[in-house]
Amino acid sequence: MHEKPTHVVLAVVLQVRDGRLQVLLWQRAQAPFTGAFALPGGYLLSAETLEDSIRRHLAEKVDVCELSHLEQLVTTGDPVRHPSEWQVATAYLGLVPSDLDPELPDDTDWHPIDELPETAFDHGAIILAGRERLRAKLSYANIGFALAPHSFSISQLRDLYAAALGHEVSATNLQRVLLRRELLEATGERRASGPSGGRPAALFRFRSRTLEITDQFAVLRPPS
Amino acid sequence: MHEKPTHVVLAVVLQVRDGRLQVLLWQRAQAPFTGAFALPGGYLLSAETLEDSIRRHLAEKVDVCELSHLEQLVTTGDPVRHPSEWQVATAYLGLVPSDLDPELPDDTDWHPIDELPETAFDHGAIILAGRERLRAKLSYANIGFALAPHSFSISQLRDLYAAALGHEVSATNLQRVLLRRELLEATGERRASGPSGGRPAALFRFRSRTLEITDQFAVLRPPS
DNA sequence: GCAAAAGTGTTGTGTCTACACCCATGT
DNA sequence: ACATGGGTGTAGACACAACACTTTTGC
Repeated sequence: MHEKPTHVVLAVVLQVRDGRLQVLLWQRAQAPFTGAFALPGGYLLSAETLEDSIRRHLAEKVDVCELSHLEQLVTTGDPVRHPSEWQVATAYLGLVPSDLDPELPDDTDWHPIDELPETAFDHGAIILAGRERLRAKLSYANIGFALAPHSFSISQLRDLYAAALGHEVSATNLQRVLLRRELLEATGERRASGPSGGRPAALFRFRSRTLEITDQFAVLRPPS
Repeated sequence: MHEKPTHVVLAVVLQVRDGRLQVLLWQRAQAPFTGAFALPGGYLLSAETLEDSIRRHLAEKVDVCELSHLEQLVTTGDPVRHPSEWQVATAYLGLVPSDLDPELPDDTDWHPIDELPETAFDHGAIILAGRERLRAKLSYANIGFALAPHSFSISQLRDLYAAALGHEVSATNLQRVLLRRELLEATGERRASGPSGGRPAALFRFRSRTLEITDQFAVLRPPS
């Protein structure tokens, strides 16, 4: 019988709040990294899959039903990542639609991802990896569904994309790209215009709310 | 103190041999899955990173210097994946250039990936995930360098891409795409024509032999 | 009428595929 | 000469960005 590592599951849970991409962190009360902020997660149990495990741990922070997407991100096993225990950590990326506001425990809160506090272990790098994964999939997949409410106007969706991508996005072109790819469909409803006037916005929904690759890495595709 | 899983590292090692994409497998002599074929790998030790660990295990099968690329693929922790032991497995994708022919142990050999024998555990699914990762990165990254010799003709490279992608590839367009993206450069040398004549082929090399993303998911890019 | 917000028309650019054509070598 | 394999020229299809313009509302 040989020594075994402890296996931990973590989640980078992202949501666009107040027009900014934010990540769910809790503040550690004990050593190591006392006072630093850490990703939610915990130990793996023997009867569960990795995905079941992170869902179970997240349920203590966020209602699991509010997670619109969950995918595996990376596994780190660097022996120096934890100062005392030999630990292997599998991190997931979770997304929450922008119209939800889950109840949170006292030690847990959202933090803008471009203004992170001091983070524990290697969690800072994992958070950045999660952001890059999200940004890439916004371009070649339909993952926008996981950031958006069920029904939304194009300019609302534009703001979500802009917050997640970190740069301005044109509503005109966003609409055309997503309609051309048949990701969006009109609900037929319209939103009343605001107090300052303006044409009422048509409402759209994502045609599918499960991950689908939509830009098939078009280069070098099979002959027709 | 609670129970811990055993952590295993595996590798999907791919190479184009005889014009086909092949994967390195060894045949199990003992239960479970006696006689079935399995991915190379083994237990993680406490002083090593995951990547160090898989390199160490692979060194028993293939000279590590012959691996032109190694990246993490997926971690599986389904409790039913192993019939008796509680195991978490982290799989890597490794690539070997087509001009190398490593010495192999007796129980280990290459198998065409589209004609797999019976595989142990969940290794069949992991192998397919590795193939898909390779196929995607051939389109948007320079990962072709890891399949090719240092110097090659365009038609040689075309055959490698065709084997990996599983469909015909046009040498004309492959050359143009890779030159436009500045992935290839001419070495200046030419290969003598064969016994049946033909114009001698110009030789090329990859400008970089480390992974670089070359097709920046062009959609929704930042305003200029 | 005027400002504000939403949505459409249109043009230009760049990338890719397909296919015709030209080039260099062996027999 | 002619077959063989390598390489280039060119035209068409498509997706995207940019920006001008039109539509629909509140005041």
